[in-house]
Amino acid sequence: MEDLLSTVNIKVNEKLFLKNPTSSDLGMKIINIGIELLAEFGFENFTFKKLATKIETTEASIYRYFECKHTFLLYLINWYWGMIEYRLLIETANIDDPIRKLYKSLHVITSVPNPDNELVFQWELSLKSLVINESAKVYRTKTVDKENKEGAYSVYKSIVSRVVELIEEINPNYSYPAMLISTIIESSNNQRFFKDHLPRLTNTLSNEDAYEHFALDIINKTLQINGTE
Amino acid sequence: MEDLLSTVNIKVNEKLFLKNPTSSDLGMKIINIGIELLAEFGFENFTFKKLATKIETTEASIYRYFECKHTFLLYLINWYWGMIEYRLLIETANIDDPIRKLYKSLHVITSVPNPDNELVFQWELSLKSLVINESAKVYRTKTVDKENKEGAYSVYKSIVSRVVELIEEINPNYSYPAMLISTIIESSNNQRFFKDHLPRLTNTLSNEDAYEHFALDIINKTLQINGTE
DNA sequence: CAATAAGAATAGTAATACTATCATTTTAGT
DNA sequence: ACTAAAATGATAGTATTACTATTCTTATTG
Repeated sequence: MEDLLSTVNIKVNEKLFLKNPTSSDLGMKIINIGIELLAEFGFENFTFKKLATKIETTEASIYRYFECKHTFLLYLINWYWGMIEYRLLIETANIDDPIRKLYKSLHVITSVPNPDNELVFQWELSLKSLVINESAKVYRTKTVDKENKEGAYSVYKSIVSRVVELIEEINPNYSYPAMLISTIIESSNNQRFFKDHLPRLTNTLSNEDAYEHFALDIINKTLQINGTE
Repeated sequence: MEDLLSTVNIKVNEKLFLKNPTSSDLGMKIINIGIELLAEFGFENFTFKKLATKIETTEASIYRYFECKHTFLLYLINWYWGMIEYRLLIETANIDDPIRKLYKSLHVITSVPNPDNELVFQWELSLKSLVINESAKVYRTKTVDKENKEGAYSVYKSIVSRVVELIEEINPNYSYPAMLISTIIESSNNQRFFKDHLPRLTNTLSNEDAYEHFALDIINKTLQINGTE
């Protein structure tokens, strides 16, 4: 039970758990198997009861870690964004050219892990599919404002801000950098969902990642970057 | 109880109701008050019990019209898209220039009704806010494929197709027309949500509709339309 | 080795998401 | 105006969900 933790120790907002799940074996099981079950059943059909049965513990024990399944999902998605931010930092650290830095950032943020890559774990695929399928539900609730005040979306906002800064460096005259980048991020999940379930709402290329091409094209043209890459 | 119906008789996929709600007074009450309550409580806190109490009927009676609250929401969102498609038809009927037609279409699809306009009903505002806040939840479920087969998303897809055709007329070389338009539509809801709850993820202009400007700019640049309008 | 924290086992509650039954009222066709 | 059928109301009941509470047992740590 070290897959998740061993990758890197991602810090998640403390308001999102009652007891830190990374601090115990049971906690790690909750996370690891929780990701699987959420991906399998979908958020609305996922219950702590099912999770408890699967990992042979009790509902009560899970409730010691997480308040409810909504904050559990929020925790996982925060963990995901924490990981992305970390990757963003290391993978763009040695790039000076803001344009290349932007391209790399977009790739880190919007690409999907390749299941054929040996270095990609199952949980990474499940977590990504969780983010694609469920993340839009997490912030569209009557509790957003409260959660936002408690910092539940600060990692996401921080990632957006980083890319906004790059955009401002590349084209200081562009008026909607945050809109542009949050559109690209959200749409990445949307379009990948559409591809699997409502294909008429999207376009696909034979073997390439159509979404990344699409996004890059929008970015280049919108920010008037003269198409290198 | 004629606001909704009187505007125009929108046909909604018959799989989305058990008994046509537009066929009776009770049915219309369910829709009208249902929209209000969904907007007020949000989807997860909305129950048929609450709705039944409010309109002084019983849960059982509501269940005669709709299978569950999920299909009820799906019904309302379909009703919304049906209305948009109708407006799209009449408001672009006399426009020949495909570019102007595209602009008009985007406006019809992404704009929000103005509360200060006397011709705008309360239900229109509530319905739009419902679409903004809840519509992403409706198709991101394990039941999408089944619903899609039954035609639950055909109006939405038809609207996208209409605009895709315009784009293909304007720039036949562009590879991602469906992606582009579905991105613009989904992002419209997202960004309007962000504006109210997560403002750091978006940009606002003083008194204009920033989103429409943003979308038009992307469309113009992406499709290489030389900026008139 | 004692204190304490973590987890297991069990039970219980209020709300939700329905289904079923039957009585009553409304409506529509003759 | 009369009758059959449809629509609604009233009431009850069930399985599941989303928790909370209590007590007991097992690990852990200082």
